[in-house]
Amino acid sequence: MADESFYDKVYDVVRQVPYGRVTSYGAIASYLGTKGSSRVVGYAMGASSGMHPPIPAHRVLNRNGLLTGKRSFGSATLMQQMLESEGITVEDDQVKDFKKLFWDPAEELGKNLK
DNA sequence: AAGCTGACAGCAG
DNA sequence: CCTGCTGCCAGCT
Repeated sequence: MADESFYDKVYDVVRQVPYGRVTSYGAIASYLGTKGSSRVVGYAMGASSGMHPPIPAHRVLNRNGLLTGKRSFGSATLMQQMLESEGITVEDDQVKDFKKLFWDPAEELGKNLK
């Protein structure tokens, strides 16, 4: 591996996010080793839009559990409905029980992959 | 090759 | 307590 660009790594992690589960940019960035590049993680998501393998970017939220990237989906309501469709409660563009639904790649993938 | 942009995060005022 | 600015890393023009 390692032939993939930083973006691909992000896509890989996001694609492994289980159904009805969410993660944050900092978690992914930290897992990739680029903790300070939380912006790059989110930027990768924006590039995932229109990609062949659909990236569940709607499961990626910010540190606050807020649907920050909803504008990149084209429709703010779309992202929220997608999350609700997975059983996630969203209110005021913020995920309820975010901490409970939080999916840590460093923990899930870390014990399985590495 | 250099500079700018960008779906965040953390610190300062 | 809330608002604003800078810092980070990688990709794109």
